[in-house]
Parts: sequence; C-alpha cells; structure tokens
Amino acid sequence: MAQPLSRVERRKQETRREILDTALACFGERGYHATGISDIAKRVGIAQGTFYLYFQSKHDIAEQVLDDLMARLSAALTELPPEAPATLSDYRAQAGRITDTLTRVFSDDPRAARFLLLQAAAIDDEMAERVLGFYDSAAALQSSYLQHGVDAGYFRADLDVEAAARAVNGMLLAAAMYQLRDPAPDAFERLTRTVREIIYHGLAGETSRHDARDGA
Amino acid sequence: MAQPLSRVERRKQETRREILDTALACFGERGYHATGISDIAKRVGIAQGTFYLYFQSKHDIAEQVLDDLMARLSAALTELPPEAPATLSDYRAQAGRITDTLTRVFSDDPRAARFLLLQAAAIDDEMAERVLGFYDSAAALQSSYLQHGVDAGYFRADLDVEAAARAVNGMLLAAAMYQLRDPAPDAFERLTRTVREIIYHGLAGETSRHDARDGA
Amino acid sequence: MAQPLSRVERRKQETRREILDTALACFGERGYHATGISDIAKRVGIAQGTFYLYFQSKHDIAEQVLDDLMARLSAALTELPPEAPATLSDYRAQAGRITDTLTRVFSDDPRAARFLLLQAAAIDDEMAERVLGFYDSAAALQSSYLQHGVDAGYFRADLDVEAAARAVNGMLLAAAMYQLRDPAPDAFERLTRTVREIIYHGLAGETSRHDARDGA
Amino acid sequence: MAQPLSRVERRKQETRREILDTALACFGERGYHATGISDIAKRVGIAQGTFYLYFQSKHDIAEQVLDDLMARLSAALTELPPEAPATLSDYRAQAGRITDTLTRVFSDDPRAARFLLLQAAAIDDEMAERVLGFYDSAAALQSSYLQHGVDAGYFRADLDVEAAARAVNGMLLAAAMYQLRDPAPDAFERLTRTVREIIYHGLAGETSRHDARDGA
DNA sequence: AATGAATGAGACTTCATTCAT
DNA sequence: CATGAATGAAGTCTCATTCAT
Repeated sequence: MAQPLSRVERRKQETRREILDTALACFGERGYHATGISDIAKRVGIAQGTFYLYFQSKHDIAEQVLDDLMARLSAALTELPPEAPATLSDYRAQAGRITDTLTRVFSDDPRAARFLLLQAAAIDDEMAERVLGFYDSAAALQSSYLQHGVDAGYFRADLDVEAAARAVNGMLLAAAMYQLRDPAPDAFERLTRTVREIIYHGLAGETSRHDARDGA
Repeated sequence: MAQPLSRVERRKQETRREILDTALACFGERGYHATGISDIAKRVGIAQGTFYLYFQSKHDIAEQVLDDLMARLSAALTELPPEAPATLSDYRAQAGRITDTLTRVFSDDPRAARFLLLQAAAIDDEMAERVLGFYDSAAALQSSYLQHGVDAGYFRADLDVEAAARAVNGMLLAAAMYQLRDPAPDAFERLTRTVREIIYHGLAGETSRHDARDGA
Repeated sequence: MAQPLSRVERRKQETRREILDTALACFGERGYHATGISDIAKRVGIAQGTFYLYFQSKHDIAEQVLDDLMARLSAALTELPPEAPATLSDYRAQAGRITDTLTRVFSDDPRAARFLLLQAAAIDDEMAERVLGFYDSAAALQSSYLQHGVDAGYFRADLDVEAAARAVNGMLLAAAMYQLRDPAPDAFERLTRTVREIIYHGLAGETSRHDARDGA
Repeated sequence: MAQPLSRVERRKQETRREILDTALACFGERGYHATGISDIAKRVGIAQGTFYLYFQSKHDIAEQVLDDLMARLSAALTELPPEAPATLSDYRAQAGRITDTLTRVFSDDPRAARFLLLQAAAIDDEMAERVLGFYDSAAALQSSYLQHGVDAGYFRADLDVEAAARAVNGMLLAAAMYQLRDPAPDAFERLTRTVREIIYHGLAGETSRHDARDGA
C-alpha cells in the first residue's frame, strides 16, 4: 500500500532532483545569468528539451532552487530540540548548535551560499522579494527565541526583541559571507565564537553576566 | 596646477558623471542584467554609440559605478573627526554619526543600496570579489576603531577585534538591508539604536557598563 | 467476404476515426500549426506515442483529414437523385437540395469549414494543390450539371459551361465563407436564395440574351 | 521646406519596403510558417537583428504585409472614375475595369494572391478575422455599386443588394483562385467574361423576373 | 498495442558592440 | 565628438518524432 512510486516515477524524481542540484551548482558557480539551460542539461547529461519536462522555464527552476534552499535552511533552523532553552547556558548551547547547522549547510555546499547570498536577489524583483522575505522570517524566528529569553529572564527585560533579532541575524549573515571568501574553519570558528559572545554580553541582563566566558 | 579643463573637457566630465549616475539608477531599479545600454542612453538623452565614447563596455561602467559608490561610502566612513574617540561615550557618539552618515547615503539614493547589496555581486565573479573585498576593508576600518577602543580601555581587553569588527558590520549590513524593504525611518531608528546597545554591552568591559542605557 | 474485422480490429478503426475527428476539430478551432500532436492525443485520451501507431506524421493526418472531408463533401454533392433535372424547375429544386446539403455539412461542423476554407491550403504546397484540385473537381461536377442544363435547353446554348461552373461555385464559396463569421441562419438563407436567383437569371433564358456579347 | 526625408531616412524607408516585399514573397511562396525571419533577412541581405529594427515581430510583419496588400487592393477597387455608372453599359465597362485592375494586381505578383487567398487566414485567429473583414468591406463596396444600379434602374428593384454583392464577389474570388493554378490569360479571360455575363443577366432586367420567387 | 519520457533541431528574439556618416 | 543603424552571436523555449518499457 502507498507505493505509488513505480520504478519510473522514482527515476523521474531522481532526475528532477539531479537537475535541481545541478542548477544550484551552476547558479552558484557561474551565476544565474551566465548559466544557460544548455549548461545545466549538459552537466546532468540530458537533452535541453528534457529540462523543460521537469521545469517550466529558467525562472521557474531558479524559484524552485531558491525555495528548496530556503526550506532546507528553515528546517535546519527549526528542527532543533523543541524544548526552549531555560537558562542562558542552555541558550548558548542552542545558539552553538544553530550556528553549527548553518555552517554545515553552507560548507557542505558553498555554491548554495553563493547562490543565496550573492545571486538570488539579483535575478528578479520578485526573487529579491523572496530573499528579503526569507530574512524577515528568519528574523521572526530569531525574535521568538529572544522573546523566550526575555520571558525566561536571561535577556534584558527592556530588549527590543525584533530589532535585536535582526541584529543577531546580521552577525550570522556576516559570518556566512565571510566564509564565502575564506573557507578556513579556524577563522570562521573565531568569528562565530565572537558573535556568540557579543550576543551573550549584548543581550543578557545584569544579573546573569558572571558566567560569561564562552568555551565553544 | 593649470586649468587644462577647457569648457569642452568640463562638459565631458559632466556627461560622464550623468551617465554614471543614470547607470546606478537603472542598475538599482531594474537590475544590472535587465538594464540595457539603450535604457541608460535613452534616459541620459544620448545616442547608444555615444555611451561607448565614455565607457568601454557594460561591464566597465558597472565596475566604475561600483567603485564610485564604494569610494563614496569609504569617504563617508573615513571622513569623520580624525581624533579617535577617547571614551566609550565618545565612541557612542561617533558610532551614531557613522550610522547617520551611512543612513543618509543609502536613504538619499535607495537605488545605490539596492545595487550594492543585491545586484553588484551577481554581475560577475570579479565584481563579487570587489564587493566582498569592500566588506573586508570595511571590516579592517571597523577593526581599527575597535582596536583603539581596546587600547583606550573602554572595550574588553580580550576582544577578538577582527571578528568583532565583522560582527558589528554584519549588524549594520542587516540594518541597511532592512531599510530596503521598509524605508520607514522609525523602524530603522529602532534597529540602529538596538545595534548600538548591543555593541555597547557586547563589546565593552566590565567597568564601564553602568551608564549603559542609550537615549538616542 | 469473411469477417476479418475481429473485435480488436474494429476497435482500432474506431480509435482511428476518433483521432481523425479530433484532429479536424483541433485544426479547425486552433489552426493546423497551433495544434500540437499532444493536443490531439490529450483530447482523444491517448498517449502521444499512440498517435503514431495510427498515423505516420502530423502531415499525414492533415492529409487524411482533408481527404476525408473532401470525400464527405463529394459524397454530399454526388449522392443526389441520379436522374438529372429535366427542366429549369427541377434544376432549381436540385440546386436547393445541394445547397441544403452543403449547408448541413458545414453548419453541423463549423470547424470543418474553417479547416477547409482557411487552414488546409496554408499547410503545404502539396496541400494547397489538393484544395485547389478539389475546387477543380467541384467545378467539373458543376460543369456536368450545367452542361446537362444546356443540353436540356434550359440554360443558354452559348453558355461557357466551364467558366460558369467556376462562377457558380465561387458564389457557393462566398456563402460558405460568409457563414464562418455570421452563422445566423437567416442571413445565410438570404444569401443562398439570392445566389439561386442569380444562377437562374444569369444562366437561363432566351429573352434577355440579345445584348450579351461583352466588349471589355 | 518639407524635406524631412534626409538621405538616411529615405534609405530606411527603402529598406523597410524591401523587407515588406520580400516578406510577402516568402510568405506567398513558402507560406507563413515555413518562412523564417532568417529567410527574409538572407534574401534582403541584412542581418537577422536588423529585421527587428523595422518590425517588432514575425507576427507584426505579417499584419503589415496583409494591411499593405489589402490597402493596395482597396485602392485599386476604389480609385475608379468617381462618376458612378449611369447605365448598364457603363456598369459593364466599369466592372471590366475593376476586374482588369484586380487581375493586374494579382498577376503582377502571384505571391500576393497566394498569400491573401491561401495563407493569411491561417496565420492566426486575428489574421483570419482581418481577411474575412476585408471580404466584408469588399462586399460593402460592391453593395454600394449594386445599390446605385438599383437606384439607377438598371438592376432589379427587388434585388437583395447585400446578398448579391457577396455573390458577385464570390465569383471574383473564384476567378482569382482559378488564376492561382492556371495563370494562362486566356482561361482567365473566359472566366471573367462569363462572370460579367452572369452579373449582367443575373442582376438586370425586368422581363424575366416574374417567376423569380424561390421556395427553398 | 500502448505508453510517455526523451530527444534535438530549429524557431524567434535580444542586446552589447561597431562603424559609416 | 556624436549619432543610430547595423550586426550576429547567443539564449530560451517548442514540438514532431522516437524508443525503451
């Protein structure tokens, strides 16, 4: 039961994903506009016409590549232990995990980072809107974490949660961009550690600041 | 020292600048790839061929537009009172001025922001390199400010200055991007104030934290 | 003489006809070039590949659609009471029946008319040749009717039968084309009645023939 | 004064017309769909891109070719001695002149005839509408001639002028189509003479009209 | 016999750049 | 110096046809 995926259907899904991945690779490496459908097709090993059996247009695949990537990132950001951190220490641990996850997604496929950070917003007004919208939703997610911290008492009560969320994400964005040019793990590690320290000192209340030094 | 700029020569410079500004406008509004040389020429009021008397190619003008923009931003960031801030209070004031300057440059011409933040890096690998290089040099500049703060004693002695510089700039970047979609001054003001607070609390030493609350 | 048409064979013939009819419908509605094999297949409810089990190519089915249509029209024109009209009155009655038949064929399926009158000749040189050839054979048929009228004495003895046949058919053609845009039966009825009158007065009669020779 | 046609402007007009004529030739010979922009460009001796300096699209030039052709035909039909024929003889003479004119237009460029009669209506629904609309306006023009004949008394008073106009034009259409395959002037001459006779006898005359009413 | 995914040639169109005037 | 018509390479997309299943 529930095996509607015949062999051929599965093969189609595989091809679809292969095209999607290849497109992300091409877009990330050469850029959206410098990439031709023929480049993608050649690299996948299909005819140009075959491409259009899986995607309606070049713009369509760009949308899907972006959606797919944003979905993966959202999943990475969301699929954390559901229990919210109760103490600042817990928060620090969780923040570390989030950073690690993002790092992994982006270092696993640097082309994904290049595409999201450098290319996607330049494709189109609509696409730019999507990217900025993604930043917004990431800010909303970050907001909820910070708000929880305020409620739990380990962040300052007078924190402008929304604004702080954007600021925090900006630091993560800077880290991601930094990694684009200098993929050395060391430098990146130093940067993320500092970011966590800034968050810690910058957001925390007066009372909980004595155990500040960060090990990871 | 002489005045070799004959009237003709001056006129040429004016035209050149007019084309440059128009190109920035077009690139910011429609995007680099969606902008044709004919769009720029039409808007300036010159013939298409005339464009090539002033710039070698489309890529060439993109480079010059970017260089010009980055130069203006560098100038805005650098041309501050040369005497470095001696106290945290001074630093806060200076940080406010920098933010104000950046804000002014970008809100004066939102298309410049769109071009730098969304478009420029997608033109080309070389152009992406330039943009990332600009971020690097901005980080270096920020570094020098922060290092001065460490030396002056109002920032933590163990601060990883380089990493912190990138983090701080990341927050400014986030602010600039936020402004792209929601140009309401209020929201932006809230965001920059929070950024300054985070810097203040996040970077400062233990001793100077009692006068933290920020009014502006 | 046997019944070699097994159930399977009969089914094939049905499918073939279904495809043929659907193709005529599509060609008439959207035009030959705007119709894709996939349109026909989808409408019939078969796979695209299946189409090629019944017809060799798109051109092939167009030929067969046209042949089929012309055959139906020929049949309609020919399968009249075999006894030729003996008097002008009889002729008038027969002409009425022919007109009725043509009308019925075309109003039953306006797409057939659109295909024959507007589309078919544009497919191909060869197809144009077929259409014009059909007009020729229709003229030949009309010729034979008119010749009979001359022989029977109710058409002018000096009638250029071949030329008149083409002229008469031209009027019918005009009527058919008129019906394409304005399918109102009234207008069509008025037109065919007038055509019959013109034939009647234009071809018949002793009385008005004395000044017939034409100078220009 | 009033010499806004600089040398270059005149050259552009020439090129435009050259493309237009070549397009008519190609469309008439090979058909609209079989003709590529590259065919037209090659034959004119320009680059493909140049074509698009003069016409917006393939569809655009088809429209203009058709409009141009219909305008030429309208001019040919309309630019006759303005004094309407007063007698049936005059009418016969005028009808002869009209036929001659049409003949000339079409035999001068048989491809024009092929395009108008066989191709144009198959390009598009909109184009078909134009062609049928042209037939309508030709019918309206013919109507006015016939109406004049009725008013002047040399056509039957009870003539359904509109319907007769379409019938007459149908005969001309048949003549034009006949000429497509058999361009021999003799055969065409015979046909047009017969058409004029049918018009003459079919529309004129008091004497033979008493048994005209048609039941079906 | 039927399927429908795959093919690939070819169509239209755009646009950065050149060059004769 | 300015013009803008001309160029032609390159890109996206369609669709009749084939073939492995």
